[in-house]
Amino acid sequence: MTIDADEKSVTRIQRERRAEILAAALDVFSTKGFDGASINQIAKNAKMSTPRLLYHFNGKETLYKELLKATILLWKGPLELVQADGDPVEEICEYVRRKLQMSAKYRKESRLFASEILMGVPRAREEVFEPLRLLFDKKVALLETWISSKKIAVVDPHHLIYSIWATTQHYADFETQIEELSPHKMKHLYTDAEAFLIPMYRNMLTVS
Amino acid sequence: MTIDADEKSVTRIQRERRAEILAAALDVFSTKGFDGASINQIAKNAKMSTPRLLYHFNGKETLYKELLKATILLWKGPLELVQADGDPVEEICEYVRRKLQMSAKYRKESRLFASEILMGVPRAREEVFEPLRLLFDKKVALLETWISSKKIAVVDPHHLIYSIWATTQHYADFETQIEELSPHKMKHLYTDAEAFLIPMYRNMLTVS
Amino acid sequence: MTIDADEKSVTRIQRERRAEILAAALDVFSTKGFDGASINQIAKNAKMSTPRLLYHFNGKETLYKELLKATILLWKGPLELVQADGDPVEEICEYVRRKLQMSAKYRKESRLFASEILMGVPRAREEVFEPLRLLFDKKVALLETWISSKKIAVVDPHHLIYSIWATTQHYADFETQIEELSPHKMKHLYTDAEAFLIPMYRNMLTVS
Amino acid sequence: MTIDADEKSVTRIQRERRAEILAAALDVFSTKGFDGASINQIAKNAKMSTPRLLYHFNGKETLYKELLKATILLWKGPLELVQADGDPVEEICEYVRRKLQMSAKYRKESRLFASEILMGVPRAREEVFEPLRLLFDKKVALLETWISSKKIAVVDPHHLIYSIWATTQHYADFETQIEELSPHKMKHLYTDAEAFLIPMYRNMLTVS
DNA sequence: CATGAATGAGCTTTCATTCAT
DNA sequence: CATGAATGAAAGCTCATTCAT
Repeated sequence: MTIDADEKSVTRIQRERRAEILAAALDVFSTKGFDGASINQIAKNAKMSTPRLLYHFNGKETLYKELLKATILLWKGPLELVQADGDPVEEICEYVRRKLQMSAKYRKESRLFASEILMGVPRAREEVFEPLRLLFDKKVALLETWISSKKIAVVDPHHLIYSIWATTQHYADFETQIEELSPHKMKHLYTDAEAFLIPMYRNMLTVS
Repeated sequence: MTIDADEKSVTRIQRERRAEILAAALDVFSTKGFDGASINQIAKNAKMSTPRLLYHFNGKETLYKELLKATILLWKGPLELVQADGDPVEEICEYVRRKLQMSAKYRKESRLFASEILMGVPRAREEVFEPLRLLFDKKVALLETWISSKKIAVVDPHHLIYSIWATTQHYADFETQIEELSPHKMKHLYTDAEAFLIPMYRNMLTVS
Repeated sequence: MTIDADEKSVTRIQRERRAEILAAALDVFSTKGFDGASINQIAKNAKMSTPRLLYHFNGKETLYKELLKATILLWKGPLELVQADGDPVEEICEYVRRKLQMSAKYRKESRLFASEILMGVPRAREEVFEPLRLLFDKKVALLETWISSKKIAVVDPHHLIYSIWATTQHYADFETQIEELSPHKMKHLYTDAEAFLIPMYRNMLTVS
Repeated sequence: MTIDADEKSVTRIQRERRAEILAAALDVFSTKGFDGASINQIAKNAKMSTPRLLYHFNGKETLYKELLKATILLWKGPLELVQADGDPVEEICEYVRRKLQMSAKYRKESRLFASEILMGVPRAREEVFEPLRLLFDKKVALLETWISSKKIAVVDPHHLIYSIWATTQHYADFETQIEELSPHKMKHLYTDAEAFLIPMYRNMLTVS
């Protein structure tokens, strides 16, 4: 029992350390990219020595992949919630809203993910797409049933999803640009974005 | 003519080598990012020694900025063509089409640009945004006149432009993802995208 | 004690390695100058790899400055010992003796210092002159009181000090020349130098 | 004849070019040292391309040696003028004066020479010392005759010459230091130096 | 004579990683 | 568990020099 308690306490400490490291790593990787980031920098941000960091994660790439996998999980969430039972148009609008909120809340994760895709997913192709593909295909199928049953307008489901991803993630990924071009709009950025996007999609999808 | 040629004494060889180097550099920078790219790799791709490359470009950053500046020029083109005289809705639809074509033709440039924005434009903030801001503001103003004269529906012009940028550039920047999730749709990707996007924007902007 | 040791956590190994490196660096810098010296060469002389050297010193210039600062401290010593209480003429003669001994014992340091001055102190102007100026001014003032109280002959104190510096350091800095022109005098060089210089200064400074 | 004239005119141009290059090289070598100087920098200062510079001088080292040889000639001048016929003490004082004037007028040359000696004359040992040794020995012999005939006081002639070299060249070689420590004395530096040194040597050498 | 172009060697430095303690 | 120490590989870049034109 004592041993067990000890073991557990070690695990808790390990979990805490790992969380600290992952937070620091996300910071650095998302602003500098995989190659621009140095594990020294990450270790310094996490307030530990580099060997200690490497004790918890086996190497730079392992650490990076861990972050990426966590992001995938996060990314899948909103789409998983799109269900067959609700009102189709509203289900999709709700998805857009959730996706926007994710972009607002997890900007660094969005950029990390975008950066990996941008470079052609050289480091974790399977980890990224294996979990995503199944979900994507399932929801495409759902959209197709909605279309054939005339619950939503006839649109290409693939491109519908891509356009939602593009328009919502854009606010996280291209934040710097938006800040430069629309500085006075930053305060209500995501509210305005929602006010723009929701009517657009509702308009497009509503069967007259 | 001779005078013009003499002015900066840009040799034929210089023009040719610079073009070769820029092509190789675009290849490497767009897939590896600034830090991931090495001028050794670029030199190898351009089939020359590193010092020979550095004889033509003063350094890694110079080379990168040159590429970035060229991309900005390219990027501004389609937006500049949006003019006050045509039919407003069709002007915008035409803009979406041109932007899509740019994404198709200049995929590497799109990724280079996206990568720089993603990391917060650490290397050429002025060069990127100075030329863009003026154009952006002018076209926002144009959209506002169209809105107030009821030529197009009431939408936030900032978010309209951002959504166009997002949806069109997405096909270049996230190509790897699309290839993984919709492999059988790659053949007509940009045609389908247009078929999806144009009605969306026309629908949204047309005043009933 | 333990507290003191902990303060900057300078390890035994660090002290030893730093000493080895500094010795090798003095050797190379004093014969090749800052630019002529390569840290590769220094590392080789210190029997370690270049990165290992750079682990202990942050860079070539840091290493060089460290050496220079240590030399300044050394250089100030003999002048600091010139005090108001003794017999003025003998105080100065004693200073000349000490300076000569320094030149004999720290020839490499003398050359390192001379080389830096020669090139206009491009690398450590403040570190060199800030500590020196105060001391110099104080001793000039002391000489002036001796002159006005007729304890030593009327001479320009600035030029007196410069002439002492020049004549004593010359034996270290121009050693190669002396070796070429007076090879048979090398054995008693500093003894002869003292026998020449002391009467010269005593003669000059004694108030008849 | 025409051919001859042509040949001569080419030589004149060559001489002019060489003079320009040597001036630029002296500038750079005397402030940066042999290794710190780059022939690109020298070529730029001489307003010509590097290959053109290398056409006139076969390489960096050749150029450097040429400068050094010219300096040796210059350096020998004042000592050669010390002759047996005049008043011995005044001959020596006059030598000190000339040497000081040389230091004032040829500061860069002095530093170039000092820098080469400092590093142990790694590049032109023969060229430097062969011409110097003969002259040095001859004048030492002259001093010895003066001493044995009691025309000047008994001093070690080697050290006498070294002390003259040291005290006079110091004003050129350590100028930066003097400027920092005695800024207000720069205006009459060489006048004051003479006023200090001449009495010193006259005092020392005059037979009572 | 002169220049643009290119080369090969070498420079300082950084970095992910490993090892001894 | 943790750290100071060290390493090997590779990075970006400079430089003296050569060569073709």
